[in-house]
Amino acid sequence: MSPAQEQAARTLLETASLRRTRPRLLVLQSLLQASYPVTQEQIAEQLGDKSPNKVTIYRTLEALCTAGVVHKAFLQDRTWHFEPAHNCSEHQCHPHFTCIACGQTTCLMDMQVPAVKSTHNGYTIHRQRMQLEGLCPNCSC
Amino acid sequence: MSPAQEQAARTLLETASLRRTRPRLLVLQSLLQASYPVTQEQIAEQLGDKSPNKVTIYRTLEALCTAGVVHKAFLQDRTWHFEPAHNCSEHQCHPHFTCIACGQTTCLMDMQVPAVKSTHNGYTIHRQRMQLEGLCPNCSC
DNA sequence: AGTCTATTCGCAACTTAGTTGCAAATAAAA
DNA sequence: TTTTATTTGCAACTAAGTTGCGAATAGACT
Repeated sequence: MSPAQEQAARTLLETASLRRTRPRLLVLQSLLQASYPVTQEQIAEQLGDKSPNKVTIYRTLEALCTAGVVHKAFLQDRTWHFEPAHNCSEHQCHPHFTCIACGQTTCLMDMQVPAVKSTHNGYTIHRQRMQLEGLCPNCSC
Repeated sequence: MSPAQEQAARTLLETASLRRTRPRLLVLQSLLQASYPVTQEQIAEQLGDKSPNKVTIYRTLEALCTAGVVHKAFLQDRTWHFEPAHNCSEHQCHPHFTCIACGQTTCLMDMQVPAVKSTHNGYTIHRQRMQLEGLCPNCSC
């Protein structure tokens, strides 16, 4: 956890109007250094001995989601995956790619997805998300 | 359950190379007459007294998914939602719309979603899904 | 129709992600 | 430093989905 990341974590807590506590800083730093959406269990594992209680992690994630600083990326295999709300606009989250060979899910931050129209048959569309499936670079060979 | 739907259910079982059993016909008919992705619990409720055992429903759904006749639409609130694989092409599933007011999810069968390119930075993309969020016609007023 | 066998079904018991209640700890305001 | 609302951790709980296994049955073969 670099000083820069610690600073980023502090800023995010301030944005979310949440008290600066050790567990929250740890959870945020763990989220920030992950390159794909992670579960509570992965966060706990990554933090090792320093990890807060499981319940605290869940509650922290929930609070960060409510504040809009973190996203529930999706629920896969009965488990929520979380990620910082980086690279998500108000109307669109970045696309997620899941490899059908190795199962790994990645965020395709740099992929442009065309926006759908904002209304359709009486439905008012606020946000869109795209999920992609296929082979990742490793498994394509 | 109309005779037409029963016939459709039989055809789907044949496609899936699965034995024609009472529980499977019931589950399929229930799926076919739903207008949105449904859970095991909703299927059981809809079938009432005639409903097969919970485990049988799960196993039937799993088998139908493996055969490609049914899709797991998504996992929401720790619960899988299933739907017939109607209106899904090989490369793209129809979009799902979830209302942020009433929580109801609907399939937008008639909505055109542009296909993304089939490769991106080494990723080979086989299938895409779109999830939409906003207000449904009822809640828009 | 009757027999046989692999498949499917239903029950009960289990697993585990996520939640709740509550007393102890603590951030930060006074 | 004191105070107080907020946050934390523990233990116990909830419920979706799974597993093992004996009983039932679809469909093939007389």
